Formats: sequence, structure tokens, C-alpha cells
Amino acid sequence: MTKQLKISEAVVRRLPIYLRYLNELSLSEVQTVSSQDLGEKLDLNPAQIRKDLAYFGDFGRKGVGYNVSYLIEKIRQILKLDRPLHVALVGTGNLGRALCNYNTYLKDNMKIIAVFDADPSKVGLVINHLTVQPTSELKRTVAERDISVGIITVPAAEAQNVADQFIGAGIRGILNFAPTVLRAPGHVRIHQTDFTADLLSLAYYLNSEDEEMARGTDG
Amino acid sequence: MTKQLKISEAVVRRLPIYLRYLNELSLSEVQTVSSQDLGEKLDLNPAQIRKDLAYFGDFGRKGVGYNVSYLIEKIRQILKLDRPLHVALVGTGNLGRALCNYNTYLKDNMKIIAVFDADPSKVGLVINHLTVQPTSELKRTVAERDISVGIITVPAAEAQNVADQFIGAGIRGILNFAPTVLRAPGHVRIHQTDFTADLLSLAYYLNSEDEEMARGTDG
DNA sequence: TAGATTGTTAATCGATTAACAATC
DNA sequence: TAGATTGTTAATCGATTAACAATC
Repeated sequence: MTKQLKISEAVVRRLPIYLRYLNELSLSEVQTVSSQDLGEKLDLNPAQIRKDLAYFGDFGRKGVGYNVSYLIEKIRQILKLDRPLHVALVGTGNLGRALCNYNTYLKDNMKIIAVFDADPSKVGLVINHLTVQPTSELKRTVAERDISVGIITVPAAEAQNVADQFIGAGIRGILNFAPTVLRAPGHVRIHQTDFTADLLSLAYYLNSEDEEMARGTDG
Repeated sequence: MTKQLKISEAVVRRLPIYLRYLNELSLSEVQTVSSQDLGEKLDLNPAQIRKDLAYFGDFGRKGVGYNVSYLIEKIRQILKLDRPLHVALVGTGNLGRALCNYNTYLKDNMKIIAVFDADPSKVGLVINHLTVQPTSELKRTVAERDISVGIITVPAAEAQNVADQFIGAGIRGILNFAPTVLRAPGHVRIHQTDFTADLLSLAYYLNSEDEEMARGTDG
């Protein structure tokens, strides 16, 4: 029986992680997996995994565990990856090109099907079978090709402008790689990927051997 | 007076965000900023910002706000970005190349100074003034050039192997872009950048116009 | 002095984990 | 039946937010 409470973001963000490992298991022809197994592999608490999944239904069998292919099917339904999802990307710098080539990765019905750049010298280039279009065509293409997600890989200064174009074109979600906070109306979901922040915050945790010794002595 | 409680990860992850905007303000020659201003710009609660900063010291002035350049200096000290920090990257695919070119971005004393690839056909290529070295040279280079952070941009199947080499070479922190959970001893800090998960989890939140109307009618 | 804004405490909210009855 | 493992409740832990005295 599927419950419909409000699901926390933390839970939703773990679902793709589960899905990824389940797909691996499926390839290895593993039939069944326990929350214990999943927890060890993904470095998560088994109780948390059971709780996460139980928000959406009773997918497991007591004493047995979870059927791998059934759970894959269910998580794909929850994430709405059981239907095709069209993505557009703006900004064909190194990062944008990298993401276009990641398309193979996203076999989960999610596919970049259009690529844009404001720079005329980039227009017409072919990246992984996609021809770069001028950003001026964004609105029309999004409507015509039923694109619901936009990826932004332009410089920070242009990101809000591109976001506004996406929003005006009726996009539903944006994945932003530019290091800037985007404004969007409530019905447009924004996910931020901020690896500069990931990298800089890493510095905080770097202890030299010396410091570790010092701590050992002190405390 | 600097307090030394245990600082939560959530707090540390916001510091680079503050730093980024403060640097912008500094460029615009803004002298002073309030938690109110910061909160509006960064879409965060002002009380949270004040609390975050207060963990590390009394950086503000009541009735006035925070001095921009003083706060920049302090946050850089906290994040240990007041000293040079050498980074190595393994995997010169599209993403790896993209990150090498982001070097300009990371003016904060953090710099990619060595690049490796296991593929002999990549060795010797020059990416943003860096010559690609064979991965076999990783350990020696890390030691010789005082490299403390490793970035992994290889396929998932090879990521743990590369991580182990970094760890064996005495690295202190790893930023992993491969979609796999890495194992590491406690003294090595792992940050995971998982934009595939960011993208897939986005799908969960995409409501079509129709669904929104339905919800409007139902509830 | 009056207005603004910090630093901090207390209240709230949310997420994780432990424990265990149910049951395969 | 005995062993394993789920789903779920209760307990814990942690993070965010509101409120306000202190003070510039």
C-alpha cells in the first residue's frame, strides 16, 4: 500500500544511489538483496534504507530481502524514470561537452536531446550526434520537442539569463552547474551542482600528519 | 574569541558559498554586508548565516554588519585556503579536461598542478599548460610536489583503484566524480560529486501542468 | 538617542538510528 | 521450527529558525 506523506529531499536523493547499485546487481544476475547488503555496499545504515523504501510501499519480503528487478522497477516508477524524459543543455564549454558525452550513462530514459550555445562560432558543431543550436532557438525547441529539464553549463554571469529563458519556455526542472544561486518560481525545481564548493570545503578537513600527531599528544 | 566545538558538515559546506559572494562584493568595492543581505542573495536564513559564522569567532559588528574583506580573510583562514594547496587529477576524459580548465576559477590557493591518465595515448598531451603523466608516476609526483588533494574523473570501475593509489601516496582528501562509493581510511576525507544522482532525483519533482491542475482540483 | 544588526539561547523542525514484533 | 530480515515505532541526534538582549 503506497503511502503519500511528504517525502524528504534526503530520501529522494538516495533513490538514484540505490538504483545505480541495483542495476549493477541485476547485471551480475543477483536476484535478491537485503538492506544489510545495500548498507554495507553504499555505506548507509540498513534501517535508513528500509525506511526510505517503506515510504513508497512494501517492496521487501521479511526473512528474504528485496527482489532486485522488482525494486529497480519500483524506484524507476517513483523517480518517474519509467517514461522518456527530454533534457536540453546550454553552454558547450568543456563541461557541457563532457555532460553530452555522459548521455550513455543516463540510460534511464533521461536523455539530452538538444544543445545550445550563444556563441555563433559554436553553433553547428556536432557533439555526440547533437548539433549545437543558437540559444535563440531554445524556446521553440523546448516546446516542440517536449523538453522538461534544462542543464546550465554557462559562466555564472549568464546563468540566470539562461534559467529565465528555460523558465519562459516552460521547463520543469533545472540542473545548474554555474556557481550562482538561481531564482525560479516554485513550480520549477532547481538542483545545484557545486563542485567548486565541494572542492574548497574539502580543504577544511585536510589534516597534515603533523597535526594528527599533535592531536594525539594533546588530547 | 574562536570557539572550537565540532563544526557540522552543513556549516562547512556553506562557507565556500559565502566566500564566493563576498569575493563578488569585494570586486564591487562593497565594504560592509549584513546577514540579511547575504541571506537574500544566497537564499539562506540570516540567523543561520550569523550562527555559522559565530562558530568561528565574532566577525561582525552589532548595528553595522560584517566587513567584507575581513570576513573573506577569516573564511579563507578557516577553510585553510590561506596557504597554497596542490591538487592532482586522474582521468583526462571530457570531465577531467573540463576541471583542468576550471583552474582559473580556483584562485583560492587551490590549484591542479598534475594530471594523470592510464591510457598511453593520452600521456604527453598538454591540457591547460599541464602535461599528462602516466598514472604509474602518481605516487612519486604526489610526494615530490607536496600534493594533498586528488580528483578522480575515471570510469566507476577504476575509481577505487585510483583512490587506493592516491591513499598509498599519502593524499589527504579526494574529490570523486565517479558514480561509486569509495572506501578510505578515516584520515582521508572523501567528497563525492554525483551529478548523475542530482539529475535523476530531479525527475521526481517534475510535475506536469496537468498534474498541478489535478492537485489544485483535488486538494 | 533611535535604528540597525549582531551573537546566542530556546524552540522547532527534520533526519538518523536502535530496537523489535511480525513474518517469510 | 530456527534463522533471517522486513516494516515501523520510539529514541536520539542534529540542523534550522525565531526571538531578543546586547551594543554599535
